[in-house]
Amino acid sequence: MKKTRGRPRKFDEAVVLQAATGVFWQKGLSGTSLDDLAAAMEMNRPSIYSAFGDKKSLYRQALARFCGQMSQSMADTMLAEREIGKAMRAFYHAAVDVYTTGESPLGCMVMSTATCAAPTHPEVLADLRATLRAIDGSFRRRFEKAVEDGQLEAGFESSLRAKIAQAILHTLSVRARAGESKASLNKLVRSSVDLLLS
Amino acid sequence: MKKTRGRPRKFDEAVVLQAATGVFWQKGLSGTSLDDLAAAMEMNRPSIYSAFGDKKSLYRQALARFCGQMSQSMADTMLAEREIGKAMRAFYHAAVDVYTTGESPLGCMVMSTATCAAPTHPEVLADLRATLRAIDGSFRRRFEKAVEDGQLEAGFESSLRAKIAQAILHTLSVRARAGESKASLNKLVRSSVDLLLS
DNA sequence: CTTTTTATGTACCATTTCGCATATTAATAT
DNA sequence: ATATTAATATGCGAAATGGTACATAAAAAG
Repeated sequence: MKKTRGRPRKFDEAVVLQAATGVFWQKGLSGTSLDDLAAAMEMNRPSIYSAFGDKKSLYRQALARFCGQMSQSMADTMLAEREIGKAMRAFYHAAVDVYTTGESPLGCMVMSTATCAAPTHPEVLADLRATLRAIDGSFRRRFEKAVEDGQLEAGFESSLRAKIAQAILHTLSVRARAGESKASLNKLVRSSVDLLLS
Repeated sequence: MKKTRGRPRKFDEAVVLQAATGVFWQKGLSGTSLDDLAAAMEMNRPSIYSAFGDKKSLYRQALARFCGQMSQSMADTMLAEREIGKAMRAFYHAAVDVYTTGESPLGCMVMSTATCAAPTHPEVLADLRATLRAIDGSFRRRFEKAVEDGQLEAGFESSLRAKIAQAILHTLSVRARAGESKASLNKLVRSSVDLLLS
């Protein structure tokens, strides 16, 4: 552990990145100003700039952090449970929790903000594609495992079932942001899993 | 038809609203400037202001126009066809066409832009809720008809099946905006309809 | 103690943005 | 022709925005 030479940082990178995430999650990339960020992060603009680069770069780092946490949760909830139905419900319920927590429900950050920014920001478009792809892959692998375990018929292609599984995630995000109740969303989860695994 | 008294309008309201729609669809509400709009609509800002009100008001009118066209298409394609499977496919394929046309594919305007703006613009949030509700209702009624026609088992609640049907629409929008090919989306449509009606 | 290094904080600048005030143009009504 | 009405066009101005220069502060290294 080398001693750092200059003046020590006043902020915790994880903490301020979380704060930035909160603002971007609510207002989107173009809807967020540097003043908004500076206030939420309790930093001056030059410090933000030197630590994270420009606004778009900070946004992408916040997005990456969000995606990292989501994929972690995905791994934890879905791979832990052996029974596919329980696994799916556990994951979706966890997602609903994330989508509806906070003062006002905001849905999924990627769905709600990156999708909007994608056409005008090629890097964000790339981030969006990568996320969709990663989630498709995670679902697909889980379904393939379920097929191997004899819990799912092999007739329906796992990669397509995975895309439909992600569709449920997408609608949960939109509906959460539109203010649908947690109870209503969880009800949708249960019936979706029933249909998805039928 | 009373002759209008003052200087005649230089623009066709439907045409310039379509132009505004195009810009908002791509850039979102906060990402679009009045200069962007003025350029696309070939109008000066004061004319825009007097004809449509402020930026948010114009956005909501553009959104309403988009929703009106979509629900028209929904009625046309879905209610016309008697067989539920064909009806669903026809509707989704029409949606995919809308989502992927233009220079770059933009998905659904509501999904891609209103969802982002909703938390900071209560009126847009209300528009979003109304749209979700309307689409849920259309699907539900169509499914109820299919149940009556003996094309669908009554065991699965139509209102829940409707929400899952809209989930497919949501994922098509996101994936279109992320650049997935029309062929890939239409493949997803076919398997989704199979699963949805199973 | 002085130098070096790194972060902070104040202040600033160029540009963009929104909205409007004002003048002008083009039509009808009298 | 003149008045009236309603739109267009120019351009202003206050505020917000993204980004940075510069001076200051706080630590380690010599």
